[in-house]
Amino acid sequence: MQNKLFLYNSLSRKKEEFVPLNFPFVGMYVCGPTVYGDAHLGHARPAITFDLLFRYFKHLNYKVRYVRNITDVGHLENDADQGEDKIGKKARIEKLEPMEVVQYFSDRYHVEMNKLNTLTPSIEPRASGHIIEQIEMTKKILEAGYAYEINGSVYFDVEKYNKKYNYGKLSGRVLEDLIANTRELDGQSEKRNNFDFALWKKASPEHIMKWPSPWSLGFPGWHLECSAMGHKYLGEKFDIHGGGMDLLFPHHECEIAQNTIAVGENSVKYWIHNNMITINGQKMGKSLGNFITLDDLFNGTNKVLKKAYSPMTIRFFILQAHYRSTLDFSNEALQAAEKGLARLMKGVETLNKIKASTEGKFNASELKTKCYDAMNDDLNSPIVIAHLFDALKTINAIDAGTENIDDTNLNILKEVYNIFLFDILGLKNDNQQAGNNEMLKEVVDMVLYLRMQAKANKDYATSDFIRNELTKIGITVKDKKDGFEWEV
RNA sequence: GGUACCUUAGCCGAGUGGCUAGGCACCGGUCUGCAAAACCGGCUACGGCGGUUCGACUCCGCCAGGUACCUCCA
Repeated sequence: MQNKLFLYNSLSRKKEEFVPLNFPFVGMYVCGPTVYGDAHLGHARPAITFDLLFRYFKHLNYKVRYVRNITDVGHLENDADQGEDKIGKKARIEKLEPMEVVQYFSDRYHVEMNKLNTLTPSIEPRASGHIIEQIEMTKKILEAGYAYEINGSVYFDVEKYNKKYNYGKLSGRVLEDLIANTRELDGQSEKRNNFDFALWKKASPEHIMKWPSPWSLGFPGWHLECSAMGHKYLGEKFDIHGGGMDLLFPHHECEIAQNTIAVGENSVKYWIHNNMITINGQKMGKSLGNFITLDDLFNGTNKVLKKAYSPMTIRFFILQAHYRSTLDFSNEALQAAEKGLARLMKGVETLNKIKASTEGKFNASELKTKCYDAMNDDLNSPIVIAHLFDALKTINAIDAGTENIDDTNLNILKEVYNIFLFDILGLKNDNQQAGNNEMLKEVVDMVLYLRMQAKANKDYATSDFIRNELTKIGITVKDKKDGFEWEV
């Protein structure tokens, strides 16, 4: 904690020391989901990555405002000229009001995020609730001369912008290359250049979601919402803007361009991007159709899943990789995460029951420092986890009586686990104990008591029969020195 | 085609110019009537070829393979 926090800034492509614009306040904007389908494993990554950062900022006593939007309008399928709004399309197919689709999937998104133990953002604005702000921003850009209106639609003039500013500063792209490589679009484009992006689109007659504006009855362009809402809730300049790496271009690049013209600066000090989750080495994505929804993961209802995985297993799985690395999904990896987490949680139980000695050589302060160092080094959660596993060895040794710990260090050790495992990594013990069904508990306890008696009488046939039958119905029996434990 | 990134033991994954990350699996042991669970121990990897260096998995070059973005995507 005494050391400085370093975060990788996509804009500079370097780790930079985090210095808030307005200490002790931190403003953080993260691109949220477009709610036209269930959240999948890929959505869990930014949610958990920025939850980790949010939690860490809070732990460091910053006053954080975390804004994560919900995109409910303006996100088009295919290219901007002939695409259909994603929400609108879903609504048309399902014969629903678009906002019914939005409500339904937002609710489901929130349920899944809750299960993953992500803290609720400070503000969760919706694009459709900020049409006025987006229209105002479009006006500013038009007035500044960096947008043009044509047939009721307004487009950002990228070529003009690039003459004075650098379009591509975030993504490392060069406009000339973009011009040379832009794909030929089918149909007639009304834009001056293919790489110009829409600030406002005139709605076609069949388009469901539309609002009045000075230019037409229409809807805002996708890139605009984040700029408009970011400014509204965090100011014209704020600390952090995050999202998945796939949003770097064009989405975030366009945001910078809009901001630069509308408010005179690029608005964001640190751009932070999480990497993708892959499956068989390929990005898991909606368009590729290779995604696994969180609901499927939690229930095991997907052919590629060998079993169901708990939300905490998913969270742990994600935290075991650094957020800027790709993370490959597999049953094996998930099962490894599940077992590792269980061992860690068991270690916490042991930690809570071990007693301090008058002396001991374990240095818990050193562990604490190492954990902070890892967090400060661009949120290196896998290293924090590795340190916690290392400490586990000591905890078990103390429990076994082969090592000692003094009172001071025991308290620090407990503090380290509380701070890092629970507060910052946001993990919790979610093994569903059978305690939720009193009757089942009594019955199984009674049966196992009978088994104990059979064992005492060396009637192993009976004792094995009981154990086998319980195993069949999914109850695992663990014999202890003088008793038993079981779990479903 | 352009741009960027990646290649670490059976699997997932950190990291560093010299000091065997960690987890899972596997193998051995302790415990147990036998198991299971738990615990202890073992398993010493960095795509290929050159170069720089006293020393490279780590820096540089080339080659091979892979991925991402360039269109909606977290």
